[in-house]
Amino acid sequence: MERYNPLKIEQKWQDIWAKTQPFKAEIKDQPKMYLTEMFPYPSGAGLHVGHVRNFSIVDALARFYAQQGVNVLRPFGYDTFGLPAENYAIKTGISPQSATATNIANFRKQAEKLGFAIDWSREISTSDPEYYRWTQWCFLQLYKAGLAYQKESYQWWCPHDQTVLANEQVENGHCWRCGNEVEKKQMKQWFFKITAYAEELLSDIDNLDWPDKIKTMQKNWIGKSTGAEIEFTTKENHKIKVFTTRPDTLFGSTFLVLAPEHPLIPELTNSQTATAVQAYCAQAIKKSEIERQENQEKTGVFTGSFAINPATGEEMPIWIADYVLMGYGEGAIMAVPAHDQRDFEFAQKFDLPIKQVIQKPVDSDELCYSGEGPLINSDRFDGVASSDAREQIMDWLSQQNIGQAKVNYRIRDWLISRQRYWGCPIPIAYDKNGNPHPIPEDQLPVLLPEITDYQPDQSGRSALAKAKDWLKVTIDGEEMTRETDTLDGYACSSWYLWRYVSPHDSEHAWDPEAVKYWEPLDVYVGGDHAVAHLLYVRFWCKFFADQGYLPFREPVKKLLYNGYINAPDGKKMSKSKGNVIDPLEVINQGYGADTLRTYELFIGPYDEDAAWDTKAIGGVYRFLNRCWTLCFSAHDASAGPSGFSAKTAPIETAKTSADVVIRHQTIKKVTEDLHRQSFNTAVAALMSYVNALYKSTPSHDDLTALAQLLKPFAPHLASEMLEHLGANDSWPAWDEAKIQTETVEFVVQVCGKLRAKLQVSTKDLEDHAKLEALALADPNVQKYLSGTPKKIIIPAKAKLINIVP
RNA sequence: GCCCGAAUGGCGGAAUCGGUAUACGCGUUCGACUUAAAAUCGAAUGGAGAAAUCCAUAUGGGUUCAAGUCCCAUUUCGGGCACCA
Repeated sequence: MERYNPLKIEQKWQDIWAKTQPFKAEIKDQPKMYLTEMFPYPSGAGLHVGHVRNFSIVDALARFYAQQGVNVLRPFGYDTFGLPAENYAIKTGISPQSATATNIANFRKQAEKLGFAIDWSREISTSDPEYYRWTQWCFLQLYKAGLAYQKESYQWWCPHDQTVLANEQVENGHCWRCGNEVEKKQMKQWFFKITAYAEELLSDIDNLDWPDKIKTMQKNWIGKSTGAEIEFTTKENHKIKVFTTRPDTLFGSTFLVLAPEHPLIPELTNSQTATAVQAYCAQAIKKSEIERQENQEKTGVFTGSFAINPATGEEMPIWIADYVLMGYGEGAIMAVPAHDQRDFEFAQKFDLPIKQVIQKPVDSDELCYSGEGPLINSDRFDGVASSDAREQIMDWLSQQNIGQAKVNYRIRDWLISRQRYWGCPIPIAYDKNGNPHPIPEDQLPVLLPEITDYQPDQSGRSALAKAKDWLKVTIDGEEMTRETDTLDGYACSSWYLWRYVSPHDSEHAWDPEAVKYWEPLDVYVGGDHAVAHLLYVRFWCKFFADQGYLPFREPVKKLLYNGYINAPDGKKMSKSKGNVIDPLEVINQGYGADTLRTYELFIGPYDEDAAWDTKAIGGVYRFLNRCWTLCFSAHDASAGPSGFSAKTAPIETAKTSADVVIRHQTIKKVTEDLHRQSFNTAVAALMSYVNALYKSTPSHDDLTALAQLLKPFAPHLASEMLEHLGANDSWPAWDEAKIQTETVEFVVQVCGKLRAKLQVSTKDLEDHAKLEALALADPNVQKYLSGTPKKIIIPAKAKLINIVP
């Protein structure tokens, strides 16, 4: 017998698949399944074991469904625009175009080495003009609908990467890419109005078949608050609007606080306060987010003005403090120090009046009580429960025409312009007066010009500002200047799931017929982008549904959020720590791709982090080796087309019934486990099956079932086995009747403790009287009984009896 | 601070609906084969005990005939949010 040589058979099957393209997908009149992973950024480092886990999950499912006759679409692509390629270009002078092409070629070669069931005719890359032409088209649709707009305001700015960032890209005050601290900078930038869909993005979350973790994160990010908008009037008759979730505490509001960026500040200051106010606001705005977080101590400054509390008629000093954020609500609050912790701290520090208006529970000794309770010190509302008072005071406010119900969201509009070269050019040009004009759709794509100096210019514009010829454009006979900002890479990845269905369509971003058949995506696998990408793609889906381009409003039916593979010491793998496991090296050591893939699925539940175990992978190799041995040790070329004789009995009758039972049990177990994405236990079931076959004489049917069940995990080996067995790869079915054995183990408990195991005829399982008699007659059970048992329980779904003496 | 998760042998993990805890794999030990080693094959492997048996799913309570699973408290770890009014 030839020894199991994974590298040899894997090369053989990869060559075959490259020729026959068995995964090329077409629209057919049959059920479909569209699955994909979050497409990778093709870095110079190549595939890592995290990618392999990701892709192996998709691959196992794609093959599992394909083997069941489902029409499967499993495409592949690359998220190529982005900073690493540009920074590499600045360092080395190698253009991002050429570095990206090299990296893609490398990724593809590596993916092929792993034997993934990919339809390679659909390979896409976001930096390909054929692709980004349609990214620009998407931008123009948003622009036409008024959902892409420019705004001058304070933005996150990464001084290291020399670009602005979206809120979703700022992690704890640091840039998501380079990790450097970000600053605020006043700039005119492009936004997508994701807030227009805040409510739908929130309310549709509940219906998604996504992990709760991700759903909660998105809910928190959108952050809905219900409350009231109230207008206060100053003694000088200026109007100040505030947002509050607790209008019931209006009588207890003793001062107002404005954000340092609030536009009304100059009018509220007087000659005595102006200097201090200006100084405070200037330093507050400059302060980094980190500094604001580190220093939770309240700071602020008095404007010199007073407003009137409409409920009490009392004067309220107007203060400025950086704990009030301009970007949320109205950028101003009515402070209720008795019932809000932040206002309380502020009032204590600056000695402002604190007035209780909610009765706190008798057992509460909190100085600041933020819970519910009956109102006090609130005139005619005294005694009303705070929850009712919210309605009543809101009604009163709207009668007075100074307030109304209001809903606020934490989510802000998505900042999408980047001052970088290596991105999709924004299809906009400016006229002499600086007014933006969309590039006509028939002039798309706006091609990214080839340049040589990639360094952003110091004015905060991208290197595109240096491409003088490219900048000039004529629209409707008028000379204009192109936008030099490029789009956030997340814009490019917000629609690729629809491009995959018709990747080379030159008439549409996506072919309506293909979208109708394939979409929405059935299964999406990834371990990143919980908020950003997964929120943006939902937003675009709803937008394009409203525009009539998509016949559904949620792009991803089921999301599988996989865990990371960590280094053997449990720490994150990183080049700098030198603890990276290279998948190609693992393959070439002799383990092969099948072992690597199966190991990564066996390592633990797919949605949990796992540490690489250099030894445990050997166990998976041994398992595949045993599969090989079972199949090929029986080989006898003289014994007919399938080569079976000798050790293996080709016909079922030669087998004991126990072997048939375990085969059908295994088919059932693996099938059900794959349906619930329990890859690790499916592999374990196959291992048990192989162990059992080792102890008996496997039949042709046994081995065929093994190879068929193995294919989603180890497709090369399984294909080799199936070829040898002369069988196809259709998914095997199990027969429930064949799983039934003649006798079963029946457990006898006394008071919940195991006291005996009996062999009972399957027929007798329904005969409770007989089971009771058998159990009570058992000598070991009798030791624990005295007289007639109080109670005997035989549960319906367990082969078990519990006796209470 | 607030909101979620999680905790099972020496290790990764299994137990899907409240019903035999520790499947499967790693490691370890013993044996077979071999001049030897590797590979392979077989056996054992939660703890205590000679055994009967007892004790074990982070800790302490509770519900139940029966709890890793449900409830309450505590501890530890992980994740998310974090001055959002």
